[in-house]
Amino acid sequence: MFMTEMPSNISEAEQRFQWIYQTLRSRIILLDYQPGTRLSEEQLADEFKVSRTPIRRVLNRLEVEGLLEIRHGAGNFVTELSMPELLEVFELRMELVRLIDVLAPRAASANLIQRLQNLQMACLSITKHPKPKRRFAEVNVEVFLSFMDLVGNQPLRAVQEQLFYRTARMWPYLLDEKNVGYEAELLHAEISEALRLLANNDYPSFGHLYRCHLAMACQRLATMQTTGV
Amino acid sequence: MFMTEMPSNISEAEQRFQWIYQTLRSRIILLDYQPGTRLSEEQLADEFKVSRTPIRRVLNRLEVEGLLEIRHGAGNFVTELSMPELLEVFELRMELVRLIDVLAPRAASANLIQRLQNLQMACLSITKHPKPKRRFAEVNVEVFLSFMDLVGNQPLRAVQEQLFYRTARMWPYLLDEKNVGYEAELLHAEISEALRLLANNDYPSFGHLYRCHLAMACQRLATMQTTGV
DNA sequence: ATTAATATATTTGTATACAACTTGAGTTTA
DNA sequence: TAAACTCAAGTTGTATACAAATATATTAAT
Repeated sequence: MFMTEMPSNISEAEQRFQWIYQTLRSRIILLDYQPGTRLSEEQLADEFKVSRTPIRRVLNRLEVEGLLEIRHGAGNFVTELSMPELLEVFELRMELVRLIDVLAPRAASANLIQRLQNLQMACLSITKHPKPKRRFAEVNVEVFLSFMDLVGNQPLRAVQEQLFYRTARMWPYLLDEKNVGYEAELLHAEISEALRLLANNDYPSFGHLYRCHLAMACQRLATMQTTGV
Repeated sequence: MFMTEMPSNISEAEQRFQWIYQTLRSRIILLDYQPGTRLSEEQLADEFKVSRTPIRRVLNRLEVEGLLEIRHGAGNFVTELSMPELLEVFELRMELVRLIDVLAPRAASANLIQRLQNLQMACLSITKHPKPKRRFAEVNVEVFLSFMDLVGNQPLRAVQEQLFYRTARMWPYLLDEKNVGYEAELLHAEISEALRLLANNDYPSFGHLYRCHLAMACQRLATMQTTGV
């Protein structure tokens, strides 16, 4: 469930926090919690077998990251997708990908290549999945996180991840059920191209490729907007 | 104390949070709390006349932003300035300023011009201040926040602010007492140049100017490193 | 019937007691 | 003497009762 590797040196409390945090975040960006859903602290406390206190720490973090709106006395609500905000974030992300080859790009490890190849395979079976849209979103997240391996500048990686999680919901939200197959093929092709470019250490072209990917997503947003969401 | 303007529609709890948060943050970046200082939750709770609960929310936020390290059973410690980390952040910031004129730059308002002129005046009296280094850092923060008015892309502004607060401490930390006057004059000159460029809506040059400012800061870091900190 | 006011229930925010953990001084032991 | 152990004091993490705020249902007035 997109669990980021953590140093083994962290406390049990921190592990528990990370577990709950990453679980809730993935539920939000995969639309297990639809926008507008109210997350009850008491229910979550029951589910994770803890008190409200550690739950509230997680919810506060999700609020800072723009995925949750906490309203005193009313509830904790999953934020709606705001078209202007999404476009702003995409605009920024399109500029940031350029920096991958400017700021300390890291060579593609054998591990990364392997992961990307596995994800390519995963692309082919997305349509056969019981929940294709959700599965596509899931693979999309994994692909993004894999690509982040190339970013050597740590603050840049942190920023890109945060921005990504703010837009990740658009895929399962806007994608039409009958287009998932097409999108999956497209993602497969993009990974192919990325693998080719990374084999040549051609980071500028890789940045360009990713930029095109984001531009298309952006365009998709604009057309979806006119058709009404 | 660098209080960002807030919508008037926020709850009393949120106002209290912002007050404590911004107060502690400014104490850290102005070195009222030196790196390594332990912040006792109980003491802070006493000072702000609240219980530990709201204090802990603030401390958690400061930890996420890299200004604090929370250690269970040990204490909450102001983070040390890490040279490699600072350099990474500066590298990134140097690229991000370029985006000011790419992503929806906003025209300089009369208000902004006025603020910058006031800050120029402030530069001239920094050396006469009882704590010149602290005063320089204070003015430097205000200048930065003023410049951020030009950034139309909201996520970009948020990112730049966060990165700024991660590096802001270097000024009062590394600056030599006898160099404050020189630095203040430099800042004064930079504001002059910025005002000139903004009057012509020359955002590319403004970006270049700010980039040079960051590059110099970066260089300063490198030399300080060799002389030992 | 509609609307405004009120009361009640529900939910998040805060205060506080206690648990888990760290630290350092003091003691013991090799 | 030095290293390992023990324990006590102090700090953050958690659970929980209560306060503050909100939403909903009820009632009364028009």
